[in-house]
Amino acid sequence: MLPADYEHLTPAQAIAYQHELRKQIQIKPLDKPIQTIAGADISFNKHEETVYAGIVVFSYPELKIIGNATAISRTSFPYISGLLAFREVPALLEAWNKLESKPDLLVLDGQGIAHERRLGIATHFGLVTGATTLGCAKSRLAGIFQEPANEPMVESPLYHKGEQVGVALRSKRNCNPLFISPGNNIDIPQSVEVIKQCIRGYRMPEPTRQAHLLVNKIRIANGSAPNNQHDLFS
DNA sequence: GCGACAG
DNA sequence: ATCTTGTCGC
Repeated sequence: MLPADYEHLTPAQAIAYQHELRKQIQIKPLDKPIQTIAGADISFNKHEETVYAGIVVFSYPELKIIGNATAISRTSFPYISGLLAFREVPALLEAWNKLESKPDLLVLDGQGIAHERRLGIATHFGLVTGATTLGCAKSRLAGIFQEPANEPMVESPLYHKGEQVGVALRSKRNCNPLFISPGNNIDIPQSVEVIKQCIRGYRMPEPTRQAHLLVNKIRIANGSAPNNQHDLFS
């Protein structure tokens, strides 16, 4: 099944595909140290099928931006809780294929295995590309957890069906926690360690934060003009 | 049956 | 996710 064909799937078929992909998930320590990390995100105008995807690559752990790629695509697959990947992965894949060199680790805006079928967008993207991925969501989808104390970098395990699937991390005081979970080819401890290393004064880690800023820029830039995929830097 | 529900 | 100004709290 190719991501380009997701739009033809019914919700029931999408769920069946998730059960299929689940068999390939690999939660394990990283094979090699991280030297480059990237963040990916999507932006779009409500009620419109055009989606703006972007990926920003950084050196690690310095976190200096060393590249990016964007793609303006379309989706007809609606947002359905639990099936987010079928709506956003196709466009993200287009941006991913444009990257000069792939990062050692990709952070996606959403869940990894902290999903009812262990197939959050980060895990899904990792299995489709073979990349090492991690999910960093702004809110909980599945699982139970205790509220982390109101102190920076305090974490609390996130459990689903008696199994730990990630952690709730308070990245900043007085801010709601982030929900971190492995996507594929990485484990929970390393996923949390990397995200902590990417927090630079904001609630969101730099990879995802910068990707979010980038996709919003290209969306606004294309709001009035048709094809202007250039000059979206400064 | 009721409430929850990534972006 | 996006639409939007001011405003409460640290």
